[in-house]
Amino acid sequence: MAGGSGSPGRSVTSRALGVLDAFSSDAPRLSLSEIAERSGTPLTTAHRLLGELTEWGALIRRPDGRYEIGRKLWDLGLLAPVQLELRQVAAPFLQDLHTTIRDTVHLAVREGLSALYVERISGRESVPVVSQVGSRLPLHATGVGKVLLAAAPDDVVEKALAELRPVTRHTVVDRERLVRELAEVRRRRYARTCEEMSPGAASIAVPVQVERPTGPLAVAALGIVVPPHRRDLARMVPALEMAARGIGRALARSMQFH
Amino acid sequence: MAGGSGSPGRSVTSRALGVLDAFSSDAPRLSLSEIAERSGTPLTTAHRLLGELTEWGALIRRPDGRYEIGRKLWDLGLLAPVQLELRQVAAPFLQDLHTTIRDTVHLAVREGLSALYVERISGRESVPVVSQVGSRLPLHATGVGKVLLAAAPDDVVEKALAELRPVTRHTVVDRERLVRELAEVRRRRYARTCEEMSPGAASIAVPVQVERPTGPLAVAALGIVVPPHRRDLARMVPALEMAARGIGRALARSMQFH
DNA sequence: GGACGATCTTCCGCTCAACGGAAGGCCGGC
DNA sequence: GCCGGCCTTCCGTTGAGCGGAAGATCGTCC
Repeated sequence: MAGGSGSPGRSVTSRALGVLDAFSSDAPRLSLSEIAERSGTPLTTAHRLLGELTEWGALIRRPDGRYEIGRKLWDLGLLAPVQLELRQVAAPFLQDLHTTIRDTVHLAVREGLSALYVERISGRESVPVVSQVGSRLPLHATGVGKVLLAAAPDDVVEKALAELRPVTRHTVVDRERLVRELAEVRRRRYARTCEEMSPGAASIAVPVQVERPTGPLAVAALGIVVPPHRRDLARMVPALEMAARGIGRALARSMQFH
Repeated sequence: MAGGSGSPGRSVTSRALGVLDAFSSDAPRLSLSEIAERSGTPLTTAHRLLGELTEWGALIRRPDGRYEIGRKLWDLGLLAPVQLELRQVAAPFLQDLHTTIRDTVHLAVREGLSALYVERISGRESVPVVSQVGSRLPLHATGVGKVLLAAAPDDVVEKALAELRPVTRHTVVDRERLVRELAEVRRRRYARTCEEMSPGAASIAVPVQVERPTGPLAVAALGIVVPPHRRDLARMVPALEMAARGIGRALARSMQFH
């Protein structure tokens, strides 16, 4: 018989969410059937939901046959206080740093076992950079990730060490080696990688710390990506540290008021 | 009597949307009853919807008593192709321009009768700037707005002239004067304002054009905000024009491939 | 040209999940 | 203690969402 029982188990909201979830940076534009398949929603249902989402307020757009994320979601996303304060406070410092060194600069925070990139300024295109604002990478795979991991609580480090999946052929997957690297990051107060994420790109990263009664707390990591043949990589560390200190101080100041 | 018939007239999706819509940049953090009131949803219903939105995938967060836009909406928003190409293509040019002039740089497109700011780099804090990425301002109230209006089709100009609401005490509301200003913008190929939006801020703006078989098409406006006492304002126009031309060419190139 | 396949859209009867008023906590102020 | 906001839980009613089937549309291949 045709006809349905209502949704079997999931609320309407959650299916609409499932439909939205079908979109990802790999697939920002999808056809109806792709969405239905990716979200596990029956085709008819997906069709109706997308219709509502489109009609009812530009959450979803459909300029041609395919569907894409609409303007309203962009608006709403900008309201998200995801590190809103950090981003606002850090922006001018990232600017200055970029002006000085002219390479890609980015800022990341730890979210679980990932580094979440919250801000970024692109440099000359010659250096290939994979991270984008909003993207996540495992903590053990990048410079900023290692800085964040080195500063993370022990249980996070343990969990991270437990699952060292390679992201590229050059990702560090040897536990002993990573432990040694983390110790060195803590000692030198900066991390350095060479072509681990993408060939032709080296990086250095430093922690952004806020002073707390219990000691300094690393709230983010600031990194730059440069061509690996640069000889003066180490010379950039002071500039990075200066910017990081600036952000840390500005953050502490702005947190007093809230 | 107790009990309800289902939702009277609006689909579930649309009420969930209404709830999301309650959030705005004026009020990014709201309590349950505020949301219920703003969205016109019965309190109980709002409560349930927010619960689902929160539980079912971090669309909404609730760190303390109040609700706020969650991380997932931020993620999704970043996928929105709202001028995605324009933003990506323009970013390095805005960078270079900012490095040269060191003041606030921003990029806006026309959306209906508003200028929508899609990208921005802040300059020295001394100059007060109201626009943010994602915000909208009437076309007649700002430099980039006037550039966009000067390049808009006649029917848009007419509609804009029909409702000249003042945004600040210094907004141009005289129709004749605005018409004259627009003519001058077209002739000089740049717009200039002085303390119209906020005291202590002047601006200049130029169109970003793409060559089309039918002639040049203005797709965006590029503007800077500087202190009004600067004497060398006009000298910056060439730099702005150069950046705008660069963006236009890069856009045309990238559009060939799509 | 005509048949086929893939994809999108409309239709419609059957349920059950959403609805929201009422009532029950919770807290802080007077 | 009592009152007034604000939030949360409860529950009977019912219409809104559900999704299979069938129709429409379009491009492709023989």
